[in-house]
Amino acid sequence: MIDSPPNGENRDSTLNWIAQLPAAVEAEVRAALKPRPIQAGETIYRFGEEADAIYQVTSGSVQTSNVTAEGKEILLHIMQPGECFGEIGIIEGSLRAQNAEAREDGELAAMNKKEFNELRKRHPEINEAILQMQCTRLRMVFMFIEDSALRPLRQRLARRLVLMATMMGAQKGEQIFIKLTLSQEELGKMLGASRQSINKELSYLEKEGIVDKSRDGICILDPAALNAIT
Amino acid sequence: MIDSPPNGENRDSTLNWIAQLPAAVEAEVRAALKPRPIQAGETIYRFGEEADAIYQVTSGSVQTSNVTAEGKEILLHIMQPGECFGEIGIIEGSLRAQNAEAREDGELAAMNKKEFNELRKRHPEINEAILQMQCTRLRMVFMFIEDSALRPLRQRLARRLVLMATMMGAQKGEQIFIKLTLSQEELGKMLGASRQSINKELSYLEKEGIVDKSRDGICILDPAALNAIT
DNA sequence: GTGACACTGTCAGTTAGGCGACAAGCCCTA
DNA sequence: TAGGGCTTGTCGCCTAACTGACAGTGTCAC
Repeated sequence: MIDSPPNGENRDSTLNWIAQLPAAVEAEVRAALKPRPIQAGETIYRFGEEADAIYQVTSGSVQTSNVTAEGKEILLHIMQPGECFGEIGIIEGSLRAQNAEAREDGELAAMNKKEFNELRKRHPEINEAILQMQCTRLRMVFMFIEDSALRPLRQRLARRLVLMATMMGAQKGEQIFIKLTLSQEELGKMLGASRQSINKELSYLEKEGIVDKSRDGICILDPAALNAIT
Repeated sequence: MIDSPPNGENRDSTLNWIAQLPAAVEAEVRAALKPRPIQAGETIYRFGEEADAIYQVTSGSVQTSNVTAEGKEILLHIMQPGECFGEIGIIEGSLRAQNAEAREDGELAAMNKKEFNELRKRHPEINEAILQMQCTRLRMVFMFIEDSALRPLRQRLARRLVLMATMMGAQKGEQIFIKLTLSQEELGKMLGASRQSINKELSYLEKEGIVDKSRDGICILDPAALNAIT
């Protein structure tokens, strides 16, 4: 009855460009990656720093965010094992475009700039694979912009829940359970809303019998109704 | 006294990936591009259509936008001569991620999917150049998201004016004149705001003596003050 | 010239959502 | 097992920004 997609891994998404490579090249790339343990809350890099390495999440999870001078923060993306990040600054030979921070203890695989660039030169397939990843990213980001500029919070939240359900939900009959690793505050930062507003909208969805929120996750009781809000 | 960047061309930005190629490859790419005249208002492609060609703006200008089912629109980017677009759908082998529409009469250079993919295969430098462009795009888009999620309209508008001034402003001593090809309505669609709100904020800037708006453009009288709002 | 038309300017009414405050619940560690 | 600290639940107030409406103004076609 349960056919949950494992645990949010990205082994075969374009966001894991390494897995898209021909076996021989992939092996060479893997050989150049060095493990680096990370602790929850640890900063991996900050906006504006010199970019010196690219990363893949091996275990745990990593978030990318932007922060204004006044300290307001937007949480752009949460990366699961398999997903790669940090190439923008390297490819452009410039500075970090975002902040990256570990959300849980875990491990990264890292490759320094020099090695990465040499590998890219030797194996053009790498650029092709990264290009695919960038296209996916751009698409995601266009959706995000459209959403945040044009849709009211309720709809944005519904859409996000649907997205999370398809990516990391465990289905039980009609219902879908999403193990929540985000506080309402963080959800707010992803949707560009305050913690209180998120709480209000979640309460509304619960009152309507569409979802059931518990401490460790959200259960979507009525996926059809949720989709209707979208 | 005047050192205006010509007329908003992009001949050497990464957004013109063709110009970044080694001469021999560039020539080959150019040879494969076919001219296609465009008329103001003409749709070049629509979100969700099959992607069958890539383009470069030769003359005129082209805008990309997204529209919700309810008809709300966001104007994402306006492309000047030199700038290339339409690769995402092709590279992914899937559908258009946005709408593209001509803003003025002009001409595009177009290359069909098949030829483009063959060229990419033959010349890996092309992927490298496009990768650079995608990185620039992602950076722009991150900035955009940060802005629209975290900054009030007044600040967003000021930042946009500064951006436009650096990209296409004609400097005269202290003052910078921006030839405006955008209505306030369109500016609103770029900043995720209503026409009326844009008008209000522009009027405020004028009252403060920071800008002077005329029918065909905006003159920044006090760039320092504008920057201070940023 | 004279309409037609698109854009700008402005106002009043409404609302989504931010923010501060505080209580209550859960969890972890001493 | 008690207390500290994070998270959730809920108020009330406040304001930025949307919407609709209408008048003024410049521009173009005829």
